[in-house]
Amino acid sequence: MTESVNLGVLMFVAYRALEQRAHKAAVEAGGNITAAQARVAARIGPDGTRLTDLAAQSQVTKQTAAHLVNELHRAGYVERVTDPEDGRARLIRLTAAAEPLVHAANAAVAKELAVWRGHLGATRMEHLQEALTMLRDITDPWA
Amino acid sequence: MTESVNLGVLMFVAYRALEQRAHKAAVEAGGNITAAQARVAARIGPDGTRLTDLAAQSQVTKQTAAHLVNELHRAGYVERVTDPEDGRARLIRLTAAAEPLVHAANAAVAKELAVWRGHLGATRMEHLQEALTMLRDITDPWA
DNA sequence: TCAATTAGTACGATAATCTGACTAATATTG
DNA sequence: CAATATTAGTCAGATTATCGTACTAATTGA
Repeated sequence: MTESVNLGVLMFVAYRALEQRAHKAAVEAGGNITAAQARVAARIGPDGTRLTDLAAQSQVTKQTAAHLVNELHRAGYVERVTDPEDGRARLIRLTAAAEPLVHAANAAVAKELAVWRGHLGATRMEHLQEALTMLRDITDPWA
Repeated sequence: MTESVNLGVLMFVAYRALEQRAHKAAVEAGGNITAAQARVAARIGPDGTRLTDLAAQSQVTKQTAAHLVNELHRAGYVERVTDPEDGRARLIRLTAAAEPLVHAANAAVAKELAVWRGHLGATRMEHLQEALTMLRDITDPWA
């Protein structure tokens, strides 16, 4: 597992850098939220997202996702509404209380990405985005 | 936290794809090892690595790293030898028992990366490596 | 030498995560 | 259309991962 992880380690480092900054910003904005909760919350779409989809995108089991969503709910950051298209399902949506956190996290990520762009140059940055987007086709069990 | 994570989500997906394949291969090779344990084990250098360094590279606290190393030790995959350069420190090294797992994980990662290269083309793959390597300068608190 | 730093451990508390088993709603299909 | 299979989510229980605080021992530095 040693040297071969190379690319994996590189992605791990970059990914964590982004995630940590987003989480830190959310906490500093007064958010009572853990990293794992934030990771799930970040996948909630503007019109709400089903639990199963959140689980798939976060790459955890439904039970884990449900647990994290429960805590987000207890903290007041999400609500559950019945899915009009499927009586079994419920859409999880961010509440108004989550807005400041989302805003802070977004700003922190944007700021960090600007630093990246400054370091890499616009061209490399675009290439990075392009390569990762293409990779998604073959690595994302969800999209 | 929604749309801005974009690049972060992309890296998350690709990173997890690699990590999961490595872990899966290690388990299928008979390894009694969890994902978190494997993540730490993957950072152990050929001549052994100090606990503090493992913690920094895995981005967890010393206590967490120590806990995972303890379990790896209990399973027989690592040993601790005193660091000749520092009486306080001990080097954590992989044992012979870990070798089949390392081999299997390496092979799985190499295979996956070959798929990536096939999908992206050699040039994009190199650009990806280059960009991530450069990013490390500004995102890795360790290296 | 003695204070400050550094490597690691001990203990206890949470948080995250999984497996297995279950209910209810929806789809499929003969 | 009724029986069956699938899908969304929940419940319960166990294990693992992770952190904070506090500590010991070795090293460094003034």
